[in-house]
Amino acid sequence: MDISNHLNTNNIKPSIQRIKIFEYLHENRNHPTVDNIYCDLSSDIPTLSKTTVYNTLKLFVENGITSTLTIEENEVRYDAIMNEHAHFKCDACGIIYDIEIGNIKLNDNQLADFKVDETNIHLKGKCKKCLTK
Amino acid sequence: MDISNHLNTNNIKPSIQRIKIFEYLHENRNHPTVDNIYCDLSSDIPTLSKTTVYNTLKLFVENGITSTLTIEENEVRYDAIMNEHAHFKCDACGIIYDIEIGNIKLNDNQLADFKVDETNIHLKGKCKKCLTK
DNA sequence: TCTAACTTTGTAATCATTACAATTTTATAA
DNA sequence: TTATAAAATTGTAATGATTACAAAGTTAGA
Repeated sequence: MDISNHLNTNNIKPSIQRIKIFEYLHENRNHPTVDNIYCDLSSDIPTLSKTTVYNTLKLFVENGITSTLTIEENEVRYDAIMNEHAHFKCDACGIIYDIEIGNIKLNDNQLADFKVDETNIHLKGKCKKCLTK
Repeated sequence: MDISNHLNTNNIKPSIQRIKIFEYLHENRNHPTVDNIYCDLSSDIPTLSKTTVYNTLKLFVENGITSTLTIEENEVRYDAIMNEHAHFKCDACGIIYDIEIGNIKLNDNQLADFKVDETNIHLKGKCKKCLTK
Protein backbone atom coordinates (compact mmCIF):
# COMPACT_ATOMS: atom_id res chain seq x y z
CA MET A 1 0.00 0.00 0.00
CA ASP A 2 1.31 3.41 -0.98
CA ILE A 3 0.41 5.44 2.08
CA SER A 4 1.70 8.70 0.71
CA ASN A 5 -0.57 8.33 -2.26
CA HIS A 6 -3.50 7.27 -0.09
CA LEU A 7 -3.15 10.43 1.96
CA ASN A 8 -2.88 12.58 -1.14
CA THR A 9 -6.01 11.18 -2.69
CA ASN A 10 -7.81 12.05 0.52
CA ASN A 11 -6.62 15.64 0.55
CA ILE A 12 -4.02 15.16 3.24
CA LYS A 13 -0.50 16.35 2.60
CA PRO A 14 1.80 13.49 3.49
CA SER A 15 4.28 14.61 6.12
CA ILE A 16 6.59 12.14 7.81
CA GLN A 17 4.45 12.13 10.95
CA ARG A 18 1.24 11.56 9.03
CA ILE A 19 2.73 8.74 7.01
CA LYS A 20 4.13 6.99 10.08
CA ILE A 21 0.91 7.35 12.04
CA PHE A 22 -1.20 6.00 9.24
CA GLU A 23 1.27 3.21 8.65
CA TYR A 24 1.03 2.33 12.33
CA LEU A 25 -2.75 2.18 12.19
CA HIS A 26 -2.62 0.11 9.05
CA GLU A 27 -0.21 -2.43 10.52
CA ASN A 28 -1.54 -2.54 14.07
CA ARG A 29 -5.06 -3.72 13.77
CA ASN A 30 -5.54 -3.88 17.52
CA HIS A 31 -7.42 -0.58 17.79
CA PRO A 32 -4.72 1.48 19.46
CA THR A 33 -5.29 4.46 21.71
CA VAL A 34 -3.53 7.79 21.23
CA ASP A 35 -1.15 6.76 23.94
CA ASN A 36 -0.32 3.47 22.25
CA ILE A 37 0.48 5.26 19.03
CA TYR A 38 2.48 7.99 20.70
CA CYS A 39 4.58 5.62 22.81
CA ASP A 40 5.28 3.18 20.02
CA LEU A 41 6.22 5.80 17.46
CA SER A 42 8.35 7.89 19.81
CA SER A 43 11.41 5.74 19.26
CA ASP A 44 10.96 6.09 15.54
CA ILE A 45 10.29 9.85 15.56
CA PRO A 46 11.98 11.11 18.73
CA THR A 47 10.59 14.63 18.35
CA LEU A 48 7.00 13.42 18.02
CA SER A 49 4.51 15.33 20.12
CA LYS A 50 1.32 13.89 21.50
CA THR A 51 -0.50 16.93 20.18
CA THR A 52 0.57 15.91 16.70
CA VAL A 53 -0.91 12.47 17.22
CA TYR A 54 -4.19 14.05 18.29
CA ASN A 55 -4.18 16.53 15.43
CA THR A 56 -3.32 13.91 12.87
CA LEU A 57 -5.94 11.42 13.98
CA LYS A 58 -8.54 14.15 13.99
CA LEU A 59 -7.53 15.00 10.43
CA PHE A 60 -7.73 11.35 9.40
CA VAL A 61 -11.20 11.01 10.88
CA GLU A 62 -12.44 14.20 9.23
CA ASN A 63 -11.16 13.03 5.88
CA GLY A 64 -12.69 9.61 6.27
CA ILE A 65 -9.63 7.38 6.33
CA THR A 66 -9.84 6.47 10.02
CA SER A 67 -12.69 5.81 12.39
CA THR A 68 -12.98 5.95 16.14
CA LEU A 69 -14.42 3.47 18.53
CA THR A 70 -15.31 3.94 22.17
CA ILE A 71 -16.01 0.64 23.86
CA GLU A 72 -14.93 1.57 27.33
CA GLU A 73 -15.82 5.06 28.39
CA ASN A 74 -12.97 7.52 28.42
CA GLU A 75 -10.73 5.55 26.13
CA VAL A 76 -11.00 6.38 22.46
CA ARG A 77 -9.47 3.96 20.00
CA TYR A 78 -8.63 4.33 16.34
CA ASP A 79 -9.09 2.05 13.40
CA ALA A 80 -7.93 2.41 9.81
CA ILE A 81 -10.25 -0.28 8.51
CA MET A 82 -13.15 1.62 7.09
CA ASN A 83 -15.53 -1.11 5.96
CA GLU A 84 -18.39 -1.44 8.36
CA HIS A 85 -17.78 -3.99 11.07
CA ALA A 86 -18.62 -4.60 14.69
CA HIS A 87 -16.29 -4.97 17.64
CA PHE A 88 -16.23 -7.54 20.37
CA LYS A 89 -14.30 -6.86 23.54
CA CYS A 90 -13.45 -9.75 25.82
CA ASP A 91 -13.94 -8.78 29.46
CA ALA A 92 -11.29 -11.28 30.53
CA CYS A 93 -8.31 -10.66 28.26
CA GLY A 94 -9.27 -7.24 26.97
CA ILE A 95 -8.65 -8.06 23.32
CA ILE A 96 -10.92 -6.30 20.86
CA TYR A 97 -11.91 -8.47 17.93
CA ASP A 98 -13.30 -7.33 14.59
CA ILE A 99 -16.56 -8.97 13.66
CA GLU A 100 -17.79 -8.88 10.10
CA ILE A 101 -21.47 -8.09 9.89
CA GLY A 102 -22.33 -8.34 6.24
CA ASN A 103 -25.97 -9.05 6.73
CA ILE A 104 -27.08 -7.12 9.75
CA LYS A 105 -30.67 -6.01 9.60
CA LEU A 106 -32.07 -3.44 11.96
CA ASN A 107 -35.30 -3.49 10.01
CA ASP A 108 -37.44 -2.15 12.76
CA ASN A 109 -40.24 -0.06 11.38
CA GLN A 110 -39.23 2.76 13.70
CA LEU A 111 -36.14 3.20 11.58
CA ALA A 112 -38.21 4.18 8.58
CA ASP A 113 -38.30 7.68 10.03
CA PHE A 114 -34.54 8.05 10.23
CA LYS A 115 -31.74 8.49 7.76
CA VAL A 116 -28.95 6.38 9.19
CA ASP A 117 -25.45 7.53 8.28
CA GLU A 118 -23.42 5.55 10.77
CA THR A 119 -23.90 2.27 12.61
CA ASN A 120 -21.83 1.40 15.63
CA ILE A 121 -22.04 -2.00 17.21
CA HIS A 122 -19.95 -3.24 20.04
CA LEU A 123 -20.35 -6.39 22.01
CA LYS A 124 -18.88 -7.53 25.27
CA GLY A 125 -18.43 -10.93 26.78
CA LYS A 126 -15.86 -13.71 26.76
CA CYS A 127 -13.79 -14.91 23.86
CA LYS A 128 -13.19 -18.56 23.05
CA LYS A 129 -9.67 -18.54 24.41
CA CYS A 130 -10.81 -17.26 27.80
CA LEU A 131 -13.88 -19.50 27.92
CA THR A 132 -11.85 -22.67 27.63
CA LYS A 133 -9.45 -21.74 30.39
CA MET B 1 -43.72 2.82 40.49
CA ASP B 2 -42.51 2.48 44.05
CA ILE B 3 -38.91 3.59 43.68
CA SER B 4 -38.00 2.96 47.29
CA ASN B 5 -39.11 -0.61 46.93
CA HIS B 6 -37.37 -0.99 43.59
CA LEU B 7 -34.09 0.10 45.16
CA ASN B 8 -34.59 -2.23 48.10
CA THR B 9 -35.21 -5.25 45.93
CA ASN B 10 -31.95 -4.47 44.17
CA ASN B 11 -29.93 -4.28 47.38
CA ILE B 12 -29.71 -0.51 47.42
CA LYS B 13 -30.70 1.31 50.56
CA PRO B 14 -33.08 4.08 49.56
CA SER B 15 -31.73 7.43 50.70
CA ILE B 16 -33.36 10.66 49.62
CA GLN B 17 -30.61 11.31 47.09
CA ARG B 18 -30.85 7.84 45.60
CA ILE B 19 -34.61 8.01 45.32
CA LYS B 20 -34.55 11.42 43.65
CA ILE B 21 -31.82 10.44 41.24
CA PHE B 22 -33.58 7.26 40.21
CA GLU B 23 -36.86 9.12 39.92
CA TYR B 24 -35.16 11.62 37.66
CA LEU B 25 -33.82 8.89 35.41
CA HIS B 26 -37.17 7.22 35.32
CA GLU B 27 -39.03 10.36 34.35
CA ASN B 28 -36.45 11.89 32.04
CA ARG B 29 -35.98 9.41 29.28
CA ASN B 30 -33.67 11.68 27.34
CA HIS B 31 -30.46 9.95 28.45
CA PRO B 32 -29.14 12.63 30.77
CA THR B 33 -25.50 13.22 31.63
CA VAL B 34 -24.20 13.53 35.19
CA ASP B 35 -24.26 17.26 34.75
CA ASN B 36 -27.88 17.28 33.61
CA ILE B 37 -28.90 15.30 36.65
CA TYR B 38 -26.84 17.35 39.04
CA CYS B 39 -28.05 20.71 37.76
CA ASP B 40 -31.69 19.75 37.58
CA LEU B 41 -31.80 18.19 41.03
CA SER B 42 -29.80 20.91 42.77
CA SER B 43 -32.86 23.09 43.27
CA ASP B 44 -34.66 20.14 44.79
CA ILE B 45 -31.78 19.00 47.01
CA PRO B 46 -29.69 22.13 47.58
CA THR B 47 -26.93 20.25 49.37
CA LEU B 48 -26.51 17.72 46.59
CA SER B 49 -22.94 17.04 45.59
CA LYS B 50 -21.79 16.01 42.16
CA THR B 51 -19.74 13.27 43.78
CA THR B 52 -22.97 11.82 45.12
CA VAL B 53 -24.43 11.77 41.64
CA TYR B 54 -21.37 9.91 40.38
CA ASN B 55 -21.39 7.50 43.32
CA THR B 56 -25.08 6.83 43.02
CA LEU B 57 -25.07 6.22 39.30
CA LYS B 58 -22.12 3.88 39.70
CA LEU B 59 -24.07 1.98 42.33
CA PHE B 60 -27.12 1.80 40.08
CA VAL B 61 -25.06 0.45 37.21
CA GLU B 62 -23.33 -2.14 39.40
CA ASN B 63 -26.68 -3.33 40.71
CA GLY B 64 -28.19 -3.52 37.27
CA ILE B 65 -30.92 -0.92 37.46
CA THR B 66 -29.26 1.64 35.18
CA SER B 67 -27.13 1.38 32.09
CA THR B 68 -24.66 3.73 30.47
CA LEU B 69 -24.37 4.82 26.90
CA THR B 70 -21.52 6.63 25.21
CA ILE B 71 -22.50 7.91 21.82
CA GLU B 72 -20.24 10.90 21.66
CA GLU B 73 -16.83 10.37 23.12
CA ASN B 74 -16.26 11.90 26.52
CA GLU B 75 -19.90 12.28 27.41
CA VAL B 76 -21.40 9.39 29.32
CA ARG B 77 -25.15 9.23 29.55
CA TYR B 78 -27.44 7.20 31.79
CA ASP B 79 -30.59 5.27 31.12
CA ALA B 80 -32.95 3.55 33.54
CA ILE B 81 -34.63 1.51 30.83
CA MET B 82 -32.97 -1.86 31.05
CA ASN B 83 -34.55 -3.84 28.22
CA GLU B 84 -32.18 -4.13 25.31
CA HIS B 85 -32.59 -1.37 22.79
CA ALA B 86 -30.53 0.66 20.38
CA HIS B 87 -29.99 4.40 20.29
CA PHE B 88 -30.18 6.80 17.40
CA LYS B 89 -28.62 10.24 17.72
CA CYS B 90 -29.62 12.93 15.26
CA ASP B 91 -26.60 14.94 14.14
CA ALA B 92 -28.79 17.96 13.55
CA CYS B 93 -30.93 18.36 16.66
CA GLY B 94 -28.91 16.18 19.01
CA ILE B 95 -31.88 14.24 20.29
CA ILE B 96 -31.20 10.63 21.18
CA TYR B 97 -34.04 8.30 20.30
CA ASP B 98 -34.64 4.82 21.65
CA ILE B 99 -35.00 2.19 18.96
CA GLU B 100 -36.53 -1.16 19.77
CA ILE B 101 -34.62 -4.00 18.23
CA GLY B 102 -36.58 -7.09 19.05
CA ASN B 103 -35.22 -9.26 16.32
CA ILE B 104 -31.65 -8.25 15.75
CA LYS B 105 -29.53 -11.03 14.40
CA LEU B 106 -25.78 -10.84 14.38
CA ASN B 107 -25.63 -14.40 13.22
CA ASP B 108 -22.22 -14.19 11.76
CA ASN B 109 -20.44 -17.50 12.10
CA GLN B 110 -17.53 -15.67 13.70
CA LEU B 111 -19.71 -15.10 16.73
CA ALA B 112 -19.95 -18.81 17.41
CA ASP B 113 -16.62 -18.47 19.19
CA PHE B 114 -17.81 -15.79 21.59
CA LYS B 115 -20.10 -15.65 24.57
CA VAL B 116 -21.89 -12.34 24.17
CA ASP B 117 -23.06 -10.73 27.41
CA GLU B 118 -23.80 -7.24 26.22
CA THR B 119 -24.80 -5.70 22.90
CA ASN B 120 -24.47 -1.99 22.28
CA ILE B 121 -25.82 -0.45 19.14
CA HIS B 122 -25.87 3.21 18.36
CA LEU B 123 -26.73 4.86 15.11
CA LYS B 124 -26.19 8.35 13.84
CA GLY B 125 -27.86 10.33 11.12
CA LYS B 126 -30.83 12.61 10.71
CA CYS B 127 -34.23 12.25 12.28
CA LYS B 128 -37.49 12.77 10.42
CA LYS B 129 -38.13 16.15 11.96
CA CYS B 130 -34.77 17.47 10.78
CA LEU B 131 -34.99 15.82 7.37
CA THR B 132 -38.23 17.60 6.48
CA LYS B 133 -36.94 21.03 7.40
C1' DT C 1 16.04 33.13 -2.53
C1' DC C 2 12.03 35.14 -0.27
C1' DT C 3 7.77 34.83 1.52
C1' DA C 4 3.43 32.99 2.86
C1' DA C 5 1.01 29.06 4.19
C1' DC C 6 1.04 25.00 6.56
C1' DT C 7 2.88 21.60 10.27
C1' DT C 8 4.76 20.38 14.30
C1' DT C 9 5.85 21.06 18.92
C1' DG C 10 5.58 22.05 24.04
C1' DT C 11 3.22 24.15 27.58
C1' DA C 12 -0.72 25.65 29.74
C1' DA C 13 -5.72 25.34 30.19
C1' DT C 14 -9.94 22.75 30.40
C1' DC C 15 -13.12 19.42 31.73
C1' DA C 16 -14.95 14.97 33.29
C1' DT C 17 -14.09 11.79 36.66
C1' DT C 18 -12.04 9.79 40.88
C1' DA C 19 -9.72 9.75 45.48
C1' DC C 20 -10.05 10.83 49.91
C1' DA C 21 -10.97 12.59 54.37
C1' DA C 22 -14.34 14.94 57.14
C1' DT C 23 -19.04 15.42 58.29
C1' DT C 24 -23.67 13.84 58.53
C1' DT C 25 -27.13 10.37 58.65
C1' DT C 26 -28.95 5.87 59.66
C1' DA C 27 -29.52 1.59 62.08
C1' DT C 28 -28.83 -1.23 66.01
C1' DA C 29 -28.27 -2.59 70.73
C1' DA C 30 -28.05 -1.49 75.50
C1' DT D 1 -33.97 7.03 74.63
C1' DT D 2 -29.06 7.07 74.11
C1' DA D 3 -24.67 5.43 72.60
C1' DT D 4 -22.15 3.60 69.06
C1' DA D 5 -20.80 1.65 64.73
C1' DA D 6 -21.60 1.45 59.93
C1' DA D 7 -22.98 3.63 55.87
C1' DA D 8 -23.89 7.74 52.99
C1' DT D 9 -22.98 12.34 51.64
C1' DT D 10 -20.21 16.16 50.89
C1' DG D 11 -16.35 19.31 49.34
C1' DT D 12 -11.87 19.69 47.93
C1' DA D 13 -7.94 18.12 45.78
C1' DA D 14 -5.85 15.01 42.40
C1' DT D 15 -5.81 12.65 38.07
C1' DG D 16 -5.81 12.01 33.27
C1' DA D 17 -7.41 12.67 28.61
C1' DT D 18 -8.03 16.20 25.44
C1' DT D 19 -7.79 20.92 23.56
C1' DA D 20 -6.07 25.73 23.00
C1' DC D 21 -2.56 28.39 21.71
C1' DA D 22 1.62 30.50 20.48
C1' DA D 23 6.30 29.73 18.97
C1' DA D 24 9.40 27.30 16.01
C1' DG D 25 10.17 24.56 11.99
C1' DT D 26 9.07 23.05 7.26
C1' DT D 27 7.29 23.24 2.61
C1' DA D 28 5.97 25.12 -1.81
C1' DG D 29 5.55 28.69 -5.16
C1' DA D 30 6.80 33.30 -7.08
